[in-house]
Parts: sequence; structure tokens; C-alpha cells
Amino acid sequence: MRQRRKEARPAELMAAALDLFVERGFAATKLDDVAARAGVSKGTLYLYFANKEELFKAVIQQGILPVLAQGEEMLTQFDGDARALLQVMLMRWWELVGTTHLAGIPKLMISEAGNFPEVAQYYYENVMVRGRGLIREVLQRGIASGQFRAVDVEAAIDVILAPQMMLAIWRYSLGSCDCGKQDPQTYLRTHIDLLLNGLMAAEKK
Amino acid sequence: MRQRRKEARPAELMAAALDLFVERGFAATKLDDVAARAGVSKGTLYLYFANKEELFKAVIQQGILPVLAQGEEMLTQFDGDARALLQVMLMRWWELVGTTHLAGIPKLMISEAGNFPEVAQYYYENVMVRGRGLIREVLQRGIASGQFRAVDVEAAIDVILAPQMMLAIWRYSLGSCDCGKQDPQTYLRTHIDLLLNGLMAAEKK
DNA sequence: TACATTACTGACTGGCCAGTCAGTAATTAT
DNA sequence: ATAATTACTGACTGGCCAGTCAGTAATGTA
Repeated sequence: MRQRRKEARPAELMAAALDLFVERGFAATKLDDVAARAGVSKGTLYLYFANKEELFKAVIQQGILPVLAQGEEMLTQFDGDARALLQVMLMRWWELVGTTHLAGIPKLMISEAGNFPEVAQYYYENVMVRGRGLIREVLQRGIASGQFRAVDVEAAIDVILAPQMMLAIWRYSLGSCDCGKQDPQTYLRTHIDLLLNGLMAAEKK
Repeated sequence: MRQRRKEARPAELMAAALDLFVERGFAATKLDDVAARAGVSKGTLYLYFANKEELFKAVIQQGILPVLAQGEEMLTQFDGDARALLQVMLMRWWELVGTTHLAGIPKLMISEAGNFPEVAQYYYENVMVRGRGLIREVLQRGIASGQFRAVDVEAAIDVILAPQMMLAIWRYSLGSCDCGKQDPQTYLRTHIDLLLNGLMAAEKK
């Protein structure tokens, strides 16, 4: 009954590690616990990852890249206006990320950036920059078409992403305190509503 | 030259601890380093704080409560309209917090909430709830006076606070990666501009 | 002066955990 | 069958660090 699905081991270990890193932080997570959650011994873990830090890097990389790919594809294929595109992208992101533990990665990166500058650099260049690029493209389309006001695009990108990040972060941090919190859907809807209204070029009634 | 300003020791230790906790996280911070930064030995630290966790709690409590007091006072004294009040509060918050290491506390709480549920609970009840109360009051005034649209107030509070939180968090996490980042003033101005536009009741040209 | 009190020190210890590696079990090859 | 290879184990160790405490220095007091 041992060693089934040979090539599945690393994925199982990374999933276990993501869970625990997100829940407890990097330093407070014991590799014994990671291995136990994946149903193997600590020694097995070291067959697939050179050390704790390499495991950490792998978790970050594998977890986040697929999401970006989806976003970039959506950008090239979507044929509605900028307003609708922005709305769809913000909601789709939560669909992809909010239903998994991937939502914990922003919290993890924020917590550990100081201790792992190289990982932070990697994340910044490969995740933040690409993610910001998606929003930048949408804003520029909207401004070019006259649908959006000519806001400061770079600043607006960060302002738009902040509530999305906080939504993801909340669940894995203080989210445990406020049980009565309204659901993410209401939050997202309100964010998008405020945002689109704020971006809209003055022309209505 | 030793033991000057007797009652200043705890404050010096807490300042040193805040710096290092924010920079490295709770688990990765050594009490030897905290003591060294405060210019004393580790033994001295234990004269003022029972253990590492008590030091952590003290840092959180002492750091954040004064800021809230300011906000609550502003609410009772300000005599402009809701629009101006909201703007002033968001900017003043950054003045108070952005110029000190207090800005690192949100990052710290987010990182460690899972490991210190009691501290998280305390922070939630005494900081988040009160902070949200400030914004709620402003929104309700604005909606009552017809200046703001009737948005979902509870959700809007979180959407409004998110960019403020991220501004504080950024500096102590991935902020080290993007040196070319525009200044916080531009970011804040864009946030407030988008927000006020988004909140405004439709009545303009 | 001597004695008491307060402030501080830093070597020490005990537990914890990342990382190792000699050994065992399962699988595959011959 | 037997050998060779691959997958996995878990007891062990070495370093690190929170927390201790016997001792020293400074200050206060009589």
C-alpha cells in the first residue's frame, strides 16, 4: 500500500506545506507536521526538497502561476467594454483563488518577505508585476475609449488591488475573530460598485 | 551611566521589539536582539516582561490605542461635511501612522493572528471594531445628508479601509522590491478621489 | 562608614526542530 | 528464485534560543 502514485508525492507535500505555512507562518511550521499531513515521514520530504526554504519557494511558484495565466488569457479574449472586463476579472480572481488555499499566499508573502528577499523578489517580479499589468491594460482601454476618467493609472492599480488582497488575507488572519462578517460576494459587489462609479467619466444625468 | 531614566526602559524595549517584530516576524525575532537594540541585556528584558508573548501583547496595545483616540476626537469636533471629514480622516491616519513604525502593526497582526488567537481577538475588538466605527459614522452622516449614495455600509467600510491597510503593510513587506514606487501621497490622493467619486450621489453636470 | 535596595548582567540549561543517514520494505529486472 | 534499484522510514545530532538565576554594580539611606 506504500508508494502509490509516485509522481504525486511532491504535489501532496506542497499542498500540505501550503496549508500549514498559511495557517502558522513559515518559521512556526514544523516539517514533521508537513510530512505527517501528507501521510509520509520527514525523511521522504527531503527526497523531494533540498530544505525548508526550497519547499517554501516551490509552494509559492506552483501555487500562483496558473492563476495569472488565466487572467492573461481572459484579457486577450474578452470582447466586452472595459467596465465589464474589469468587473469580470475582479470577480473571476476570487472564484479561482477564494475557493482554495491559494488565497493564503498573499498573507504568506507579506509575512515572510523580509526573511526571504529572493523569494519576495521573485514573487514581486512574476506575480505582482504581471497582475498589475492586467489591471493596467484594462484601465488604459477604458481611459482611451473615454469610458473612464483619466486617473493616475499606476496609483489606481494599487488602489484597485488592495481590497482584493485584503479579502484574501482576511480569511487567514483576523477573519477568525469576526464570525458575523458578511459574505465575500457582498464585499466584492460593493467594491466593484464603488470602483466603477468612481472611475466613470462624468456624463450621466 | 547605567540605569538612566528608570521608567523609560519598558518603552525603549517595546520600541526595539516593534522594530524587530515588524521586520522579521514574531517567531524569527530573538530576545537577545531586542535587548541589544534597546541597549540592555536579555535579563533586563525579563524584569519588565514576563515572557516573549507578553512583550508582544504590550507592543500591540501601547502602539495602537493613541491613534484611535485621535480619530474619535476628530469625529466629535469636525464641523465640515461628510465628504471633507472622510478625506481628512484617511489622510490624517497616514500622517500619524505612516511616519512611525506603527504602520507595521497591521502586518504583524495579520502574520501572527493564527498563532495568538487571544491577541488577535483583543486587536479585533479594540482596534478593528473601533476603527470601523469611525468610518461607519462618517458614511452614515453622508448618506443621511444625501451627499453619499446608499451603499452597503458594512461592506463599504472594509472596502475603504483595505487600501489604507495595504499602504501600511506594503512598506514592511514587498515594498523593498519596488524602489520606483510612487509616493504614498499620490496613492492616497487617488484612493480618496476614486472613493469620493464612487460614493457621490448622482446629481452633478 | 556600613548596610539595604534597586538595576542590571551574562553564562547556563533544557527543549525544540531542521537536517542526516543507516537501515527496511517494496518493486523491478534477470 | 535472486539481485539490483527505488521508495521510504524514524532515531539521532547539533545548533539555536527562550527563559533562569546567582552574582555584580550603582544608588539610596543612616
